[in-house]
Amino acid sequence: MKLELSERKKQILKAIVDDYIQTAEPVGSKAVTLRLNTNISSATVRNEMAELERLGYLEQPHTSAGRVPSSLGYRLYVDELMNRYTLTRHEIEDAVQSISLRMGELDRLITEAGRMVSELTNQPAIAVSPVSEGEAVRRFEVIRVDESTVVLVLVTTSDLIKNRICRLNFPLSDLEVTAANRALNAHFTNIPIEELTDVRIAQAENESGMEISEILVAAIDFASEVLHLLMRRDIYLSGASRILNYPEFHEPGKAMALLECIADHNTIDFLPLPDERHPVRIRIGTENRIAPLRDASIIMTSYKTAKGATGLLGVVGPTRMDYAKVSARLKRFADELSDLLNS
Amino acid sequence: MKLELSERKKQILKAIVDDYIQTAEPVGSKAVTLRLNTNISSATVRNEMAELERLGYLEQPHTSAGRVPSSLGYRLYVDELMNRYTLTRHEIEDAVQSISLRMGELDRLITEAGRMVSELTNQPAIAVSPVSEGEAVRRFEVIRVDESTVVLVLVTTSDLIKNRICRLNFPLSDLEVTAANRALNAHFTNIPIEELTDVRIAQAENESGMEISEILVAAIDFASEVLHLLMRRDIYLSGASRILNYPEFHEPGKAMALLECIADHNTIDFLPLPDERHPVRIRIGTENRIAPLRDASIIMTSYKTAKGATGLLGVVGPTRMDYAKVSARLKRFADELSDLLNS
DNA sequence: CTTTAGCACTCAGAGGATCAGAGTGCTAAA
DNA sequence: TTTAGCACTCTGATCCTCTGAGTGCTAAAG
Repeated sequence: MKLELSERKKQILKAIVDDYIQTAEPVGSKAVTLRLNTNISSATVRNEMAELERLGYLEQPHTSAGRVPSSLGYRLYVDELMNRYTLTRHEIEDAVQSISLRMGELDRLITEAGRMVSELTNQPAIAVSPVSEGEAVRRFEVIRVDESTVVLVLVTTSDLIKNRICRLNFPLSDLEVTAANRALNAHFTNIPIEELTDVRIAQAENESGMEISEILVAAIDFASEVLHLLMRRDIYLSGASRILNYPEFHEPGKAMALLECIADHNTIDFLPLPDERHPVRIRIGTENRIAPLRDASIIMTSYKTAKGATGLLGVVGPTRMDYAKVSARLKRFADELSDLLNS
Repeated sequence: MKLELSERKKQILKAIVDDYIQTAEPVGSKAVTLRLNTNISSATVRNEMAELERLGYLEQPHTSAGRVPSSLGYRLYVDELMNRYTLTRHEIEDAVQSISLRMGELDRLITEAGRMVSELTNQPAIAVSPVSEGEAVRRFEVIRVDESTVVLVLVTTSDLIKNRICRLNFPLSDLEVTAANRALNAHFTNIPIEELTDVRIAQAENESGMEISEILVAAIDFASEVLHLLMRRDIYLSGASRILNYPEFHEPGKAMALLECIADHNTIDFLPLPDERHPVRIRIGTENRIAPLRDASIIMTSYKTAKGATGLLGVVGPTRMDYAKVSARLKRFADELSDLLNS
């Protein structure tokens, strides 16, 4: 059904997208002939452009304005036409350098990575914390800070560390803390979240004595909450205000709508998720189901932590985005991050 | 030198500010007479307004436009004139309710509080983590997660919990971990940051054996880094995009400039810091030293944690801000937060 | 059949010109 | 001291015009 476009049409489309990305103004036939410095005349280009519009790759804001790429046009562009952007030597290095200082704090690193991607691409960035399948608690620790307050620390299988202060209704001895520690690590480590049941708790209580049951229950509650939270995969948005760099979002409500829409969604369902076959996923304009994202594009990619968990990094920007540059930088940053985390 | 304004002038000024806050349009003499429903004529008001302008409380965008309050005008307004805003029953409660769920995680709570203030006031919010004077480490904990990696956890005197993963160059036995734990807690707790010196480290090594020195050094380094970081008092900005609600920031560069300016400053020096005598500090327009803040106002207040540390919460907004409502809500939220943290 | 030159046509946006209305300051009377 | 009245100022809205970029179509050229 769908005919392959002629090579010339593709070149013209490419020229239009390239030009539009640069100028943010509708592109006319003249501009195209200049950009393609082949000896083709503007009239010919006009004919081709009319054709491209009929096929849905271009749109015309009004008669006698130039053409603007449609989502379909961008799609063809990113899939087939765009130049590979070659990174200059130090473009990413500095960022990765500085993030390596953060290595010890995986949680912090997530948001920090977002910040850097935002800076690197000059667009708002999206970061999603790394999670592996079947996340579990690897290690519990109960730390007594004073008479009747303890800190619960748990380390998950993907090296995320979470903690919480618990104030108890009664004082606790060092011995009891040790007992709680032992019980927790004996019975509740490396168990997937679904299996943290009451049965197990009862069993642990039997073995370790009832006194510590309050801590146990608190710890298990906490653990299951944390694990659930991890499963939910919070979305962090960094550098939101950079969206204002782009004239297409200068209209009052527009930027707000976009940003709120991303901040409010607390599932990752609306993001284009990368997989093995598509390490960088791009969702363009109207390809987004959610209304306020209709004139924005999202690029997402992933990185892996030492434990094999997969984190997501991406950017949001105007549909007219420098896909080549942005996706190259994003991908490279994510790759460097993976390397760093796995070395 | 500075003459006290007549009561009538004050009422007129108040009417102008009230009106301008609502409408964002320069206020004319007519509007003032309507607002003050006393039987004063617009001509009289005009005379008074001319006077107020001469005294620096009002400004005129151009002849034959109404007047707009100057920073000085707002200053008088917030110091003397504005109505106390009375909070309705449930305005704050819901927010506090939901934040109480977060109680266990002080770090998280900080940014969460910022989010809520932003929502409550519909303006960008500033949150600064609580710090008490002479912050120190109250408790260390070394958690072994596998052969040669440990997690260092430290609890500071103001209940902040920080952690970091350390990968060592050699395997570590449980015994050594216990020894490190003991040594850290014996020698390095409750010691103000400045005194975490090499001497102490050497001393601890002597007593505990050299094998664990690597952990000790890492822990101490980490501790001093964390304490320094705490001292630096990071500034968290939430709900940045809400600034776009205000037409005065619709001009392209303006919102960006403001937000960047706040995000970039990593000291709290530029914020109006509350103290005992001024629990809510307001800095208005040109009172801000920093250029991009010149047509914005900042309101800051503080809350106290259970450990007596002081956290900051505040908002940024247009100079034309509903000072009464915003500061009431902010203050109330901070107070509720204090109560919650201290109960 | 494809390309191109030429031309008439369209339309948005820039640049005036006009005008109403809001608001002022001043003067003179109350 | 207050106020009514009035002349004056200035912005912002509205309307018009006009330019120029860009188009589609036609007919000739390749």
